[in-house]
Amino acid sequence: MSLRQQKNGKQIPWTLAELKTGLEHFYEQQKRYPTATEVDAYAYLPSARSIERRFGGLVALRKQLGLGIEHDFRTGTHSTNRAHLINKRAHRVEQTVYERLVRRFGKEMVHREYFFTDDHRTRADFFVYDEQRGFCVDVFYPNSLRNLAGCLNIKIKKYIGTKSLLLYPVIFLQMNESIQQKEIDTLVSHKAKKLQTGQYVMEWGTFEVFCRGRDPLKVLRA
DNA sequence: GGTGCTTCACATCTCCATCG
DNA sequence: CGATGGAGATGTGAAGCACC
Repeated sequence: MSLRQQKNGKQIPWTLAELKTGLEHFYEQQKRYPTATEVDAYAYLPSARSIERRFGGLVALRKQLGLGIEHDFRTGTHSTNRAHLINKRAHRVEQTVYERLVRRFGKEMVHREYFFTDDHRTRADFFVYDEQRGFCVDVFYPNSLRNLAGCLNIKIKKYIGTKSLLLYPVIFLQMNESIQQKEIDTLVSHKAKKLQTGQYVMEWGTFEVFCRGRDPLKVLRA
């Protein structure tokens, strides 16, 4: 994603000073230094992979430049803050989805922490009983499209070997409003790891349409 | 109260297909 | 044929749960 000029079709090697300038430029705008994913998306820096090859990685580069911050964002304070954010957000987002599902399908029909394997170890966020065969919902909130792919791989792995797939749809519901269904579909269609039959990745708008097509179960009361 | 196990999502490392 | 970047693999920390 680099805007850098090429000379005679050849890439001019980035210098340490240029990288420092690029990082500081990012810092001025964001008040923090970029992660690998953000470096990839940033026009004034080479890709994280290029930094890996030429400078031994982002961690090594930060160390070399002496930016006065923690060098490795995978551990330490940065990681702690990230974990806190993830946990809080996951709780909030799951609660939101729960309330919306209950509003449409009724409290008795929305089961939380649904076990879909016999060993009772693996579970999904929700199972909803409806007039059809019901459906399963796994909610998540990735901070980027790149991360969405990562999350998806984890989920695909988790659901491998579960026999439930053909019995009802399994929906991976991503709740980041800035990620559009179109981007998701493109990513999913290009993935090496394919979704299994009956698995879908949706953003909220698409999921709402899906829900409208599912009729709430009518319970006969004596 | 402690221990082990799981989930959440993220940052980085690594592989390798593609491109000029 | 070397350089590039897309994307899977790996490991991290907080928190919830079962179990003792």
